[in-house]
Amino acid sequence: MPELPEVETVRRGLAPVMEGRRFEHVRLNRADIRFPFPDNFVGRLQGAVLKRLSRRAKFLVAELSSGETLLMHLGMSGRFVIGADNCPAESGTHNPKHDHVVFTMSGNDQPSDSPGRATRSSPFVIIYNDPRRFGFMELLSVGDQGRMALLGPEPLSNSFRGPVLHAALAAKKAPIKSALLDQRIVAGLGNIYVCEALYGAHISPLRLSNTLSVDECELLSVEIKTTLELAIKAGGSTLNDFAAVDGALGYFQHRFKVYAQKDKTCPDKNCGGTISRTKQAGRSSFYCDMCQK
DNA sequence: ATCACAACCTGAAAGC
DNA sequence: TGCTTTCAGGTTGTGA
Repeated sequence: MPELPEVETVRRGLAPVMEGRRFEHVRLNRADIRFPFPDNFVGRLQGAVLKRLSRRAKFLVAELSSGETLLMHLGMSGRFVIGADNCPAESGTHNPKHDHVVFTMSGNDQPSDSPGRATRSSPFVIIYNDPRRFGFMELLSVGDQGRMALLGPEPLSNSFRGPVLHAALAAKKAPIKSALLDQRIVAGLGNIYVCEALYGAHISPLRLSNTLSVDECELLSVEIKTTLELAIKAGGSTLNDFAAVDGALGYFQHRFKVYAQKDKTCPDKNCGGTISRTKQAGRSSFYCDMCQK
């Protein structure tokens, strides 16, 4: 489910309630999800304070007072739900049988003076729920990048521009669609936003990566940024079950121009084409073959 | 080395 | 109605 905008939406929901709080208790309901949990996961987490929650590509990165870093990846169906202590099952339609991790966080003793922001003076739980179990968590010591080691540039960073993308694509003869899904080329895109960005740049997903000009790469890098920024503003995309931690649904899915729009007419009034769907590297690609070349 | 594809899972939706 | 098939936002390991 989650690509960069959805992960960022989750981060923005979790950061205000988790930062500065201590892991009072951690419960694992199974030994593994996509991968086994790290050795002594519970013991290494309990007692630590979550200092800062940031994001790198599709990873949530929690800096801990212990010096370690907790990495969390939502896979396809991972989701976080906030609940009051002793009241784990709450808002939304999530099935509690897929609650794999329960963090009990310390409450905040200080009365908040910011009215718009929820205060939680007593302990509360953060539940990680993941039906398909493609998500995973890692604990990293200083200097260890774990599974983030091979990630390419952050698409919203200033350094991600046409020339950088062009250089990364120069040696690749795979279709541009596949290259943009490769997290080593650019990190954070998934199937939805690759389709949308390619449409915005008028570039066919079938084009071979090494045939893109620097100008096309510049245009593409701009489309990637604007697509992601718009989606973040919309709170991400809710296809089946994605929701922010407070249960709020994203609404960027209403703005899809091509993704899941097979047989609809191209949104460009001057084009008149029809959106097609094809399979590339096992994933559906949606595009308009009239205006994407 | 690169690339396409299967595998890892469950559940929703479509097809029969 | 119910059973079967297909598909899904990601990543990783394989085999060509």
